[in-house]
Amino acid sequence: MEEAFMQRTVTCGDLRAADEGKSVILNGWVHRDRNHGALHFINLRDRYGLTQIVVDDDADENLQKAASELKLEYCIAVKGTVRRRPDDMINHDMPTGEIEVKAEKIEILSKCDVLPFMIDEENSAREDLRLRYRYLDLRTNGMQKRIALRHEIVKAIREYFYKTDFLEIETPTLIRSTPEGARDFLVPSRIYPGKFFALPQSPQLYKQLLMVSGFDKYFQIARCYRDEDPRGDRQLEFTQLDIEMSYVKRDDVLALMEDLFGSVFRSVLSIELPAHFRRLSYHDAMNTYGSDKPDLRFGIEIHDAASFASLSTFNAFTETLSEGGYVKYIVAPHKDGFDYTRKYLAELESAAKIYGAHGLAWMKAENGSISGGVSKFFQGNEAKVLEETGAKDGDVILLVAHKDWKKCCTSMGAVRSRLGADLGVIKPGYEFCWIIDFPLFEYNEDEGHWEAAHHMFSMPQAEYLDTLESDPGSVKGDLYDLVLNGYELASGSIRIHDVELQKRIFRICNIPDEVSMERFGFLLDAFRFSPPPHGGIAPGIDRLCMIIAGESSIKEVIAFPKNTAALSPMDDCPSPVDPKQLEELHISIVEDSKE
RNA sequence: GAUGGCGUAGUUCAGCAGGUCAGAGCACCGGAUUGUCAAUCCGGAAGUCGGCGGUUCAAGCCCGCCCGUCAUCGCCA
Repeated sequence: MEEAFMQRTVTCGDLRAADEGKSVILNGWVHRDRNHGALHFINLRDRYGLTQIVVDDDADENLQKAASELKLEYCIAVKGTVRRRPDDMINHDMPTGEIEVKAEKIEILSKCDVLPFMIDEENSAREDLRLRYRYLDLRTNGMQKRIALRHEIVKAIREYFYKTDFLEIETPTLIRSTPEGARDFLVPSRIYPGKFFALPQSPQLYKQLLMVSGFDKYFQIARCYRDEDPRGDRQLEFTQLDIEMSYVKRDDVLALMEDLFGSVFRSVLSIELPAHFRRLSYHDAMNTYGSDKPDLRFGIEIHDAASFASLSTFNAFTETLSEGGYVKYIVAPHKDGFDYTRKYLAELESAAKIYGAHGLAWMKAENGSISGGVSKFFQGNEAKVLEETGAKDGDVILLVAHKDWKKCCTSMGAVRSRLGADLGVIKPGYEFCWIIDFPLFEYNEDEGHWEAAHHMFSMPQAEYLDTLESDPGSVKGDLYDLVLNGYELASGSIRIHDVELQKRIFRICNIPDEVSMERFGFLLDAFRFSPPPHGGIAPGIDRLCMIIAGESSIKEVIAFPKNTAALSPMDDCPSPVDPKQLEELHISIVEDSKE
């Protein structure tokens, strides 16, 4: 049997000067231990804060002995009396810095081995080590704050919806596999040999069925799973706020999100967001910022260079233009103390090349003219270049030519991002924007057919209904993404609720009727029974928390994340399983025959 | 699948034309210490320099392959 231990009456964050004289019991971890021999200071830590414990020179033998045994991170109980610190001993950096607790009894609740890393922010350990000992990493102040922040954000979201007509409804996590889109995680069925469930990539179809059922406003904080390579802002499993509404048009969904985020930012950060977020079409976002998730905390916009690039004698420009391609430019602004060296321009070029640019041309605005780089190909047209670009002395004009519009835009977008970060022009704060009017289809070169750019259940905009089949590439959908500080925060659409239209979309995506009936028959069936028009959206909770926490990896706001190798170093999974388990599941492992 | 960065005591890092290069802080162990607050002082233990192979009189350092990890591209409707 466990012996009774001294149980806390206050936390390590509670005590103030007004508590002087109180007899208290604290539980926590030894955060720091300053032993002066007959005098001993301990910073005791729990998730509420730090409190200084003093073992005074009048301590009895037991207390002295207990104090001298203490090591970092021992879990202890302390009984003592609150006393004011002398005025010149007050620690103004600690909320509890006015007081200390004079220990009368210390009980070691459990001891701690040599730590794999220090539990503090100054000596942050490598990420693989942090993940291996995640439970210790979570003890650090930063992780404690971020996990608590996440709680506050999710709480604010739920509180917002609980004041409305929205119903929170759970949908299954063992569902039918649909091979479109991301790879599914599969779960073998023991009862039905050879058959599988999938873990949901999102509750998409279920929330649409809930609309058919008459739950006209639904939300859920849903765990989703995608078997794709993780990234800084992507994990195998992640959490999204899933929302669907009946009888709505695009702007109703957008307005709801603006209201929701306004409410969340007000309650979590005491920040007042604009009532409406800026809207950019996909086309404009790509053209101007080179991304469908532009970071609008800084300018440095991309422009079309055709008007002056066509005057140059630079083959890469003129040939690209004559082939119907694109030349775009950015004016990298002059900044005192920042040199656009050859080396730096080469770095920008390699950033552009990652996105398919063949090169990054440059020329400097100097002495009222242009010089260096490709300027020599503009002889006689220097003034025209300056006039068109508006470049001033010290600015650098950066250009990409590419026959592919998207590659031209995104490679310039990569350059823009680098410039924004390196020039330090990114304003603090939160810049939301909507990206709307996405193309509904994208051509898959490898497969040789059209695919849904977003997903197959999104409504084409009305004016394209007659040309879906004849010109899929030009069809815009009733799709919208919410972007925050360069991250895709939410993605949604007005959905199709018509069997025939849905089948047309499937066919364009190379899914014949027999196959779509087999895979999505339940949805198509449901649409036979008076589905209401509906639409929705799904903001990513992890990314929202990451951005608010000021982090660049969602691992920082997830208690037990996987690493980028899609492993959990802590519990070492995925792991092999007992052959008996496999046998029950009618599964045998086939050795990889490639090589 | 591809490209790049990183890998040196428990940990964070330093190390260099290839030759006192096996080092420092913190942690750990022993001791001292009455007002600290990242306490201080003295002493100690601790490393297959990610692995394997190569070049060389000599490799932590150079080369090749591999492994791990992070970032990015592909991928992620």
